[in-house]
Amino acid sequence: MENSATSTPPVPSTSDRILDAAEDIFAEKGYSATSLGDVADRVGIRSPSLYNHFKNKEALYEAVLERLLADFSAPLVELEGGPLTSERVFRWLETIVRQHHGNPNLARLLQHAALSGGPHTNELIDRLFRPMFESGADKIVGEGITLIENTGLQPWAVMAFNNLVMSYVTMAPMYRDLLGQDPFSEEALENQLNLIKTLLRAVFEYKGDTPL
Amino acid sequence: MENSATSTPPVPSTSDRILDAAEDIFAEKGYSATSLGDVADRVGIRSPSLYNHFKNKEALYEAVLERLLADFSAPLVELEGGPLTSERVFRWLETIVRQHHGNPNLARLLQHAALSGGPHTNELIDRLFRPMFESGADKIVGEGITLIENTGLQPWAVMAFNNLVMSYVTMAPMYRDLLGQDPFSEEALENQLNLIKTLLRAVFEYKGDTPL
DNA sequence: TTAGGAGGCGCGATTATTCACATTGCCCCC
DNA sequence: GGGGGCAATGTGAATAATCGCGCCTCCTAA
Repeated sequence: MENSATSTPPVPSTSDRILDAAEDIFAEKGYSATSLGDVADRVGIRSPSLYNHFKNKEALYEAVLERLLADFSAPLVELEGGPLTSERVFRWLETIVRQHHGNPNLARLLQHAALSGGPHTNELIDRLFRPMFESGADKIVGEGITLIENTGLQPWAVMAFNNLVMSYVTMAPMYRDLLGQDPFSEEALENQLNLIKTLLRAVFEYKGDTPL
Repeated sequence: MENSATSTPPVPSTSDRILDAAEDIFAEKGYSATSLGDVADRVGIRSPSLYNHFKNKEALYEAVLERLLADFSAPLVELEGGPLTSERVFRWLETIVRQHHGNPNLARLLQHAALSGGPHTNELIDRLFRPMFESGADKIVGEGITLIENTGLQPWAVMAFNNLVMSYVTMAPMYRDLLGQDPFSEEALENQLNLIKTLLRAVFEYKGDTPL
């Protein structure tokens, strides 16, 4: 019984292996440039066999998306309730940095969608970002954060920090080339976290009076 | 002589019209997902006619890249010489914001290259960003910018501001959806400039002592 | 008249998708 | 316990569409 159903299954199902392979290749090449032959090759089967598990290419893509969105939204719901203090903003940023560092595929998929403007774009945007702006507590209160309150730039600022995190992983080759370091190493993660936190702290402490 | 060669030609050559069309489509779909039929359709010719002007798809892509890189590097060389004061950094940022706002295609092309990691990636990175880090004057001096000098985060900070600018145009549909405004309008440009300048000012004025 | 540039035709490769078929494991009933 | 379905999952072959690209012809402007 050492291999019974009670232990974590060490052998993922074929469907899961297809999802894993498709996620990587969709994230790398985008939807239309991804061939089902490539996906099947990585799994180790022939491409017609994919149709035993997914209706067609589109359904496979949506299954990949669904799994990614579920994985990423889970740790974020815990941050939703309560007032939006600066400490909560710090924790929110640290969470998404670590999430995208752990699996860059969602950011890459979203970037492909935003570039090509396909039919998946709006759904992705809605499910990832709409909650951030409609959860009722989108205004940061107190903390003397004049920069954002006064200039009406708050949504822009939220998007900016988001883009900062996501562009780090979508531009990973750039970091690798220019800084000569694996952008996904622990050390690089610490550097990125330090920079973003410092930026955020600077924003919080800035008593901006001349926004131009 | 109203249509002579001395005045700006109101009728662009076929080659230029091919370049224009190819630039837009390459920027939208990336290299491999772009079909020469789409390019030819937008120009109004048949795809074999493209070969009267460009050797093959690869050569067309490189010509598009060449023209874009020339356009973008021209206004930046004037900023290269001299000490890197905060005022120069401000002008550099404003320049690239306006450049990418005026033509988002270079950022989109670079983003596609970074995502897919094709053979064009390294060349693009080298020609766009290497000068920023190797022009000898990459260290910002004076101005009490402790954040960057102390923590060794300067290259990361430069990349961060660059990504901020570029991700704004590569993520344009997101801005359009979430903020309900044309991201390329004059008003949106002003908002983005204000935010980035405020961020930069906050960084310059921040006397960070606890970088964690 | 001549040369550049556009179009028509078509080849070979690749793609998503379908279909007929082989194999496997499992359940049920005799 | 053995055998007969049966669903699940794999395969190769076939199809229709699309792609990059070469060849050849025709038109037209200088």
